[in-house]
Amino acid sequence: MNKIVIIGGATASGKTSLGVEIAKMLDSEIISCDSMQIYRHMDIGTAKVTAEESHGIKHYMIDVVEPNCEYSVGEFAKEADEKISEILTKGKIPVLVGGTGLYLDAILYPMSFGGERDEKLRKDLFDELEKFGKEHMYNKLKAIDPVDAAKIHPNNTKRVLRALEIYYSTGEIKSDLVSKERQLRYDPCMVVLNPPREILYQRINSRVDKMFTEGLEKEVKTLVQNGVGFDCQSMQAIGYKEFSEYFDGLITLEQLKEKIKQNSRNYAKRQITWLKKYNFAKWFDPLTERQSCIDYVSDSIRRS
RNA sequence: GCCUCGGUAGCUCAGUCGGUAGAGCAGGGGACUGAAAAUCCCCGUGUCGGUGGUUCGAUUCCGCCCCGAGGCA
Repeated sequence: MNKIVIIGGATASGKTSLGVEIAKMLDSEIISCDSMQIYRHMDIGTAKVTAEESHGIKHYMIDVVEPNCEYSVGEFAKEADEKISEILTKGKIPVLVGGTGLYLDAILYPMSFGGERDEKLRKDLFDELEKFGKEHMYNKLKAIDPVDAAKIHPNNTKRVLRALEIYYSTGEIKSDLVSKERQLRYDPCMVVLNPPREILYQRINSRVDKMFTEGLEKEVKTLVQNGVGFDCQSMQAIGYKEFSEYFDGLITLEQLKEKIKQNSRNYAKRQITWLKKYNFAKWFDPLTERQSCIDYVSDSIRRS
């Protein structure tokens, strides 16, 4: 099984700089696993690596689509995997850096169901939800796939609808597909950067301030001027969606900043929760254990 | 100085016609298989500003004091 290095961690935990350092050490390249850095022209708010920060290290899966495009894990899994193969072919060890848990999963484990995106099916299901309510949709799923329904809260309509979508588009039920054994597709050397919570939150706050200094407002304005509406998937990103109210004059600049900081902090907590499930990962405090983290990766690569 | 309105969870506030109190937000924990920076679930004891009094019993009623906001001088 091929070895890969994974650097996980919440937003503002220091993944980018450590990733570059490790890729340099391994003379390798980086695959970004981030659902928002996928979009072009969204640089400041998604904290993409700058040319300066990258030190010439190649980054893949950044700027792959226009911000008014739909994108999904499925596409990510496919493209990222091609890049990983390419890097492996060069005899190098791919370095994955990212904070989107689902995207990490999509590389680490096989995706259980394929199929093309079906806008009509999705719309029909949504219309049905509007008309009959979430209880109705949940009961429907319960009848089709009781095992999966038991794992989803009735309020979580997004999940309920997706499970139904899988059934209607493939004829198979989600619990059957998922229950197949989940086997790792690579041999991961994974580290998670985890600064003390207080410090992480401080770093997030000051990073948001920095984004504004660097011209976040202008970046968002330009997107909107170029026809990227707030209904776009890309504009769900923290640091972008909050501008809607600001542009409408409903909140002040100060309130906007606070909102972005708040949402970022909440998001960081969810990221940490997700990362806890990778029991093969080794956790480090980037402030006090940065070197041991690098040594850990280096040792683990040398041994294999 | 006088009058009025406030002082309840980290914050904003609700409430108790007297039987020691509850929401939102924050915070913490968790879930997650094609929208995932999304979506969803669980967790609320705090001298009810202080102090006397009335009462079996006061955060709730009364007196005084302290603090804040507004009004009159």
